[in-house]
Order: sequence, then structure tokens, then C-alpha cells
Amino acid sequence: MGKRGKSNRFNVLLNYKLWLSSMSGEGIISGEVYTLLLEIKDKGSLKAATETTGLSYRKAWGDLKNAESLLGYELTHKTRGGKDGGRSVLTSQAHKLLEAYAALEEKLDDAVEEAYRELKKKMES
Amino acid sequence: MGKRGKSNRFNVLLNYKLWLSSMSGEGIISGEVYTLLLEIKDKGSLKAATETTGLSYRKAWGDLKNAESLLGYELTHKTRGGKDGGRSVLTSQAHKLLEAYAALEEKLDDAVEEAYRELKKKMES
DNA sequence: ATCCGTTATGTATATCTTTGCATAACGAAA
DNA sequence: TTTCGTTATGCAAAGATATACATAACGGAT
Repeated sequence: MGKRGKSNRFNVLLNYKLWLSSMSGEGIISGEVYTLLLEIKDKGSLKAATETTGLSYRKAWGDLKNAESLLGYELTHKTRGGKDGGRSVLTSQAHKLLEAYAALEEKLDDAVEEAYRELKKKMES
Repeated sequence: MGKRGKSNRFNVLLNYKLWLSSMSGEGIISGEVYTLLLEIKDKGSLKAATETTGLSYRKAWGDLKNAESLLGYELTHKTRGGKDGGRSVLTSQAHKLLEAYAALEEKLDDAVEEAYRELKKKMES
């Protein structure tokens, strides 16, 4: 280690959280809903999706409903009944949203990482 | 208005929130603490700062203490007593942090705005 | 016609966060 | 040495969020 040791190491992490909101400010889509949609896409049902994401069915269902109501369109085609009980399938708009959101997150991850490096440099100087 | 009207306008806003945390994840500095520090710098006391920022003294004090404990150094020189009761003045490290944070926020504001434009374009296509 | 497991939703419970007192400690200035 | 307004901190109360539980509705497959 260098002359001054690690005395002024800036040992903190930079975190961020994204969400989409309506003009009036209510929350719509956060990372949580994003991963929920990914899981629904994979598993084919909301219930199954909640089991892997860890949130309660009640909340996941509410979040999804909220998101759809504020976006103004459905994110999943929902069917009830049948031997399997029913299923949830992403709409084409949901697919589009997932794609767009993934690109956005990647872009911002990069920006945050770079900003963090600069922050750190400043704080350690 | 154009041929298809505004039917697929993506009428949502992109929001984000930044915070610094310790390695183990506890929150340290959020925008709230940042504006609190700005206000302290301006007003010279924590109490006065809470009056303009709107948070309760109890919480502001706790947040500040938490931030200092996790950073490992003081963000304010605190004095009690005197006709004026006491005061809080930013440390040099706090000044440095404010500067760095402001730069960081500006950078990310730009990145988010750009990312939002792309998101919007994708969602409206 | 019956069954099954999922969607759908209300309500009560618990958990987490913030606020609101209350009250002590402090110490420079008058 | 008394005074004043701030820092400092515990604890109860209030608010906000999330979870848990209960229960209905549904309808394709058997």
C-alpha cells in the first residue's frame, strides 16, 4: 500500500433506483415490476412469478394492476379457469416495455458506474 | 395533429433516486441529506435547516448522525451553548462531498434525460 | 356437471418509517 | 451566574407499506 495507507478510502457504494410515474406522480413501474414481468414471461403465471421474486401475491397483483391502470393498457392477458387454473401472458406492449426498460437500465448502469468513479476520485483526493 | 392522433403517446415520466450506502447496504446519503447539508451550510444550524426542508428535527438529526457514522467522519462541527444556543457548520469533507454530489447529480440528470428520450421513442414507435 | 388451480379482491395483521413530544446537556454572552 | 436557543436523545403515537388470510369467481379439461 502507498504512503498514506487507506485512510481516506471512500468506502461507500452508489445506488440508484428508477421508476416510471404518471404526470401526477403516482408510481408505475419500478425495478420490482420489471422483474415481475420478466418472471411472468418466463413462468406463464403471476402466482408462479411471485414465488420466485419473493413478493406476496397480493402486492404483486396490486402493483401490476396499478401499472396497467396508469399506463392505460394491459401488460398481461389474464385467463382464469381450466385444469391449470389460469395463466398470465405478457402483451406485446409489455414485451416492448421490457425491451426498452432493459436498454435503459443498461445505459444508466454505465452512467452511474462512471459517475461513481469520478465521485470516488474526488472524495479520495 | 398527425394521422394517428396521440393514441400511443407514452405519457409517463422517468424518475430516479440516488443514495450512497455502506458495503453492507445501510442507507447513508440520499438527496434528502444532500439538501439538508446545503441548507445547513446556508443557515448555520440544523434546526433552521429542518424548518425550510420540511423534515422533522428528529429525523434530520438521525439521518445526519447515521450518515456520519457510516462515512466514518463528521459532516458538521456542532456546538452547543451561547446566546444563539449553538450552531452547526459543515466540515471541509462535507463541502467536498456536496461538490462531488452536485457534479454527480448533474451528470446523471443528463444521462437520465437522454435515456428517457430513447425510451419514449421506442415506446411510441 | 365437477374439479382444480389461478386470477381477483377485501380486510385484518404486522412491520417499518416518520413525527411529535418531553427533557437533558451545553456553554458563550450578558 | 443566569439565561437562551440549539444540539442531543429516548419513547410514544401516528402513518405508511407490506403480508397474511379468507373467500369468490372462473372456465377448460376430465
